[in-house]
Amino acid sequence: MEKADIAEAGIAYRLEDQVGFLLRLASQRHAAIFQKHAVEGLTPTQFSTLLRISEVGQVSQNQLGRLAAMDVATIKGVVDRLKDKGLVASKSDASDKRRSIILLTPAGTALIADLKRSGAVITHETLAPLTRAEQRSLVALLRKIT
Amino acid sequence: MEKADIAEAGIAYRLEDQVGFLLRLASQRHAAIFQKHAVEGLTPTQFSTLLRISEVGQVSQNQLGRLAAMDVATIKGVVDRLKDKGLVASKSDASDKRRSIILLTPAGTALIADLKRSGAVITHETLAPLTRAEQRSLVALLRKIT
DNA sequence: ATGCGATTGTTTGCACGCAAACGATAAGAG
DNA sequence: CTCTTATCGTTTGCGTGCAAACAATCGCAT
Repeated sequence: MEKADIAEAGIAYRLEDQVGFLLRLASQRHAAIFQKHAVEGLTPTQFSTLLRISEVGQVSQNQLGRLAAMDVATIKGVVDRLKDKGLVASKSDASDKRRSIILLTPAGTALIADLKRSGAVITHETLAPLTRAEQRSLVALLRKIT
Repeated sequence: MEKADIAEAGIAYRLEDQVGFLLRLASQRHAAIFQKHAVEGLTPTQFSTLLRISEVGQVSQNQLGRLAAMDVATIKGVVDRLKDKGLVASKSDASDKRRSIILLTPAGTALIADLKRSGAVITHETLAPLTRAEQRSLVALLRKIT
């Protein structure tokens, strides 16, 4: 009978219970916190991109996009804006004319330590409503659905 | 000594451990799943907007934006596109000339049941890597950081 | 050697998402 | 009644985010 009720009255579907909606809300809050603490006015994607380059030293643009979880079209725009800010540079790969190698400029390199510091603050503030155990749990769960 | 090591070697900061990065990844996967099951090519925001209207019947555009967690500029675009698709309509509020009231068209109303069904499928598939308990846990944690 | 499929990067088009500035209207204080 | 403040909707500008189509180059199989 309950099943029939649900079918007739319409499925009990509450937006605020759906992961997709909650993910959007959580991302919004995180973005706001990020912006508050952002170094040099960097966006979250620009931030991730810089960190990835610093991890690997040199990368082709497409490979960088994969490392930072960005579309080819998206990573291009991000890299272009980082170039405009003078934080990254590119050179052509001698052994593969298709590739353009992306690397940090001295200014970009000088920023990395700061970025990590503010990144830690941002993560901390985003997770502030949770206990330590909950924080670990959330991270683990998010990782699982990725 | 460990603290000093960390300070000297640079803070141990792994992108894949940061909530912000994980939220982006999870959102990406959810978006892909959403698109696969999307009714009428609706986007997640359009979907949420339609559901909110169906919950309240009639709303001013700004109020609708608040209900669906969207910026004034964003909700305008979403509503415009839903109008183009013939799913919502607007009329002016007699008692307040600033307001424009948004409501579902018959076509929009006819879609709601379908939307809820596919919404349930999308949520289910997004959470598939988790056990029931983990799913409840994730939703609860996301709600807390919102 | 060539020729075909895969990869690299670019461009276009559409859809959020937010800040900031704007004109119109409403509502409350004096 | 009028002045100030708040709210409503619009527009612009910038930054993701993804699909699709494209030219250039690579690399491998034949």
